[in-house]
Amino acid sequence: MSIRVRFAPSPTGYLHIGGARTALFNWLYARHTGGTFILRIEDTDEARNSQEAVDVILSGLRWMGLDWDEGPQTGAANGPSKGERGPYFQSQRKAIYQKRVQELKEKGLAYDHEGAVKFRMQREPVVIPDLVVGNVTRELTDREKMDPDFVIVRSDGQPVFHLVNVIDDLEMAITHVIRGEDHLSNTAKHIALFKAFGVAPPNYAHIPLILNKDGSKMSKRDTGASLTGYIEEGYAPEAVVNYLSLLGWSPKGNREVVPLKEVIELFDLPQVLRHNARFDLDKLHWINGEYIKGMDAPRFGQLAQEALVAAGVSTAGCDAAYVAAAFATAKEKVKQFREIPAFTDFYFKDAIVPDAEAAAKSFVPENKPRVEKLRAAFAQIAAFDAVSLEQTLKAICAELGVKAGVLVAPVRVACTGRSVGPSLYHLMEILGKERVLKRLDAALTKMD
RNA sequence: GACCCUAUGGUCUAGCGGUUAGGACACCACCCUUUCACGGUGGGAGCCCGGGUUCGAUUCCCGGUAGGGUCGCCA
Repeated sequence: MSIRVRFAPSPTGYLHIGGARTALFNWLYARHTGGTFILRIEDTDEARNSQEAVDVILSGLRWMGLDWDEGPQTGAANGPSKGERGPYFQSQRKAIYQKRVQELKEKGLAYDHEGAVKFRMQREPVVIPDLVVGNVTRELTDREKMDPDFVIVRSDGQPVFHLVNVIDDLEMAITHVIRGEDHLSNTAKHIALFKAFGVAPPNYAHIPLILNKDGSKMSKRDTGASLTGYIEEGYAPEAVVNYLSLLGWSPKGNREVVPLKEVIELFDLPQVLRHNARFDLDKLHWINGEYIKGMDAPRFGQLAQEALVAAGVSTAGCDAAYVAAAFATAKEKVKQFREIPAFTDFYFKDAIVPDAEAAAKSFVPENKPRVEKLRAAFAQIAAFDAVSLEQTLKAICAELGVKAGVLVAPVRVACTGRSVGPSLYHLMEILGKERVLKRLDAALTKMD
């Protein structure tokens, strides 16, 4: 039997990081087993459906590299799709639901009630076999003991989540339902529904939830809850995917940075952890830095370029070699692409507006003669390269009887406008003699 | 309130009856150093509590506590 899994998000306008992780685990399981990964849009709540909301999900999944074998190809509910079990939007499957509700009614397992349709739920406890948690016996709650039956079609004619979810899983021949643990209790209803249709339920695997750093539930409003945030912050998708795969699952062997290919090979359901995990931004940050370090120059350059554009910095007019050399000086320094503008924007600006605090500290009268002396020495350098610059600066410092830092700080602020940045000697080499001298002159006028 | 899941340093985790309880992130100190980052060395920090079972429990069982989830004509 070929394994078929699905990710079935509701288009709410954003992609929850927990949802992204659920999608990832489904995708990993499909790729690990050679099965089929299906994307189904649960847009039964017409009030809040929009193509934009669906696009957020599609683009998020694509950003992570989670390609689906069956499902929609665009955000349009009636648009093109791939796969033989469509439509993949629930809003397009109403006839199927109506037919199935009729089936239940004919079997005497559903009945009309106050304009709605209710399902005749079994009164006995339901055993839920779960690949992650084990066998779970779900007893009825107080409320359910009073009335175990539940609505499957609202009085306005709309079928509810439990019903359509089960019907679609059934019609789409889903073999493994991998979803958040928040659905574990509800699974009793789903199993009862499958039985009512005379079909064996799929295998279930309820994965732990992702909580906030403080252990509270991560809801829409919490910062960091939306995948879009990480995309905009400039995280590398491979880093986010790596980090997410480590929440609730472990490759063992004290491994942290694991290439996706290996994750696919190692991933399996029985090893999924049973307890919730808290989202640790620090660790994501670190992993992102690891991926940046291992990135090749073209890929790094591409993402750095995007970060600059996002910050409104243009590299237009600079030749490719200059831009590449500039980025190379920042690559080992940043852990996040959001830091790129601060580390490289001075390469692409004509005039430097120094950071006020840094200027106040470095642009002081006593530094003026020192920088003047250094400027004169720089002007004499024939080969304006990092080695020569370092030798020259250190020679001047020796003459002045001061430590290197005394000159490095004002020169750095003069050249970059900031007190932190890439290696000073290398960035000066890239800027070139003309620009460096010009910036030193500009800074000297502010040291009186 | 009822029902369900869970419980190893601050966080992510390894461990599956006998270990000096391992790794990573974060944190602190020092080294390296032109800033930052990297790298290196060292350090603090953990088996939720109480009963059992056992020669022996972090590990198995029960209870408690705590956290999370569900009980909707939301998904």
